Amino acid sequence: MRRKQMLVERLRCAGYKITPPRLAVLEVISQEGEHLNPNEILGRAQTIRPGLGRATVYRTLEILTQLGIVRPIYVGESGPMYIRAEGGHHHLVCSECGRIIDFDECVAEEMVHDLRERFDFEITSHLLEFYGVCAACRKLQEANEFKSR
Amino acid sequence: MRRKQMLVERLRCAGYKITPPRLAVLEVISQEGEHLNPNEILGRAQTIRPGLGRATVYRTLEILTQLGIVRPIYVGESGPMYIRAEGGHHHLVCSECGRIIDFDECVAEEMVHDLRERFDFEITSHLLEFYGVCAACRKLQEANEFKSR
DNA sequence: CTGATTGCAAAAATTTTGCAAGCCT
DNA sequence: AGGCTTGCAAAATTTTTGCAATCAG
Repeated sequence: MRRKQMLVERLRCAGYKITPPRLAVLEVISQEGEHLNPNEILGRAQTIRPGLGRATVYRTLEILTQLGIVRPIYVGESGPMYIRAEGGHHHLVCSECGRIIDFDECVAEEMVHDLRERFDFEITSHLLEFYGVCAACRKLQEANEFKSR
Repeated sequence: MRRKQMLVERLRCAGYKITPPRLAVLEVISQEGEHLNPNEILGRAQTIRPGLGRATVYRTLEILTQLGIVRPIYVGESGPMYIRAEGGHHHLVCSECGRIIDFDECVAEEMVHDLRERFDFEITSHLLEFYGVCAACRKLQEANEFKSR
């Protein structure tokens, strides 16, 4: 995949060695549209490279985060999930059931230039999350209110 | 503080009992403009209510997250930090040094109505984070590049 | 009163670290 | 060859859970 090759380059340029364990993690990261936690990343990367150690995944994720390639987010209850940092991520998160809906349109881009001016900040990506209650959970809530009367 | 009273009400309305431990946590949450991790919340809440247990903080944070009062975010390396969920949060996060800059203006509000229409999602708050490199870290990077030539 | 809540201690889960062996470059 | 990387196992941290005692309503 082209995307993976670009990531490999970024690692290499930053002075890191390109090793099979790192390639396995990169493969997983670059393939997934989903959000994965470290444990899931380990599992999937192990199908590519059996014997891959958990510590290596953490160490690689740290590097990738440092380089701005991935980024941990919190969503719902569970622990951290890693997403590709490039570009933007846009989620609707239901605070009741934890469901995540992705959407594309985003007005954040408009702000990048202004923020760069004001704060002298070189922006490479963004995350926009809306929190609220999804339709299904609202129905449940209404049902419960009704019941409790 | 007025803010705290509102939170107390929301807890009460949701059917939770108002107890000293919960009040202590609410006090900390409502006072802080900062982002706090569970451990810091415990520490501060214990100055209000010595003997407060760590588990209670976690349990309370879970409730508050559920109610959409606070929300965990990941920023920089460390673990989760809790912020008030109400309204919006807007951060610039430096991926090099982890520095966080808050800013106010936000175009996200414009999207709320549209998203509600499209996904039937009742939006209560949002988080907008821009990731990049701050001025100081860029200077450092340039210096290092220069050195390595 | 009565069930929700608490603190504690133990258990789980998650993350980090030390280190000898192995692998990129 | 030399130093960065790795996997492992142990350590450290963070979070969850079981339970008897306590407390809010």
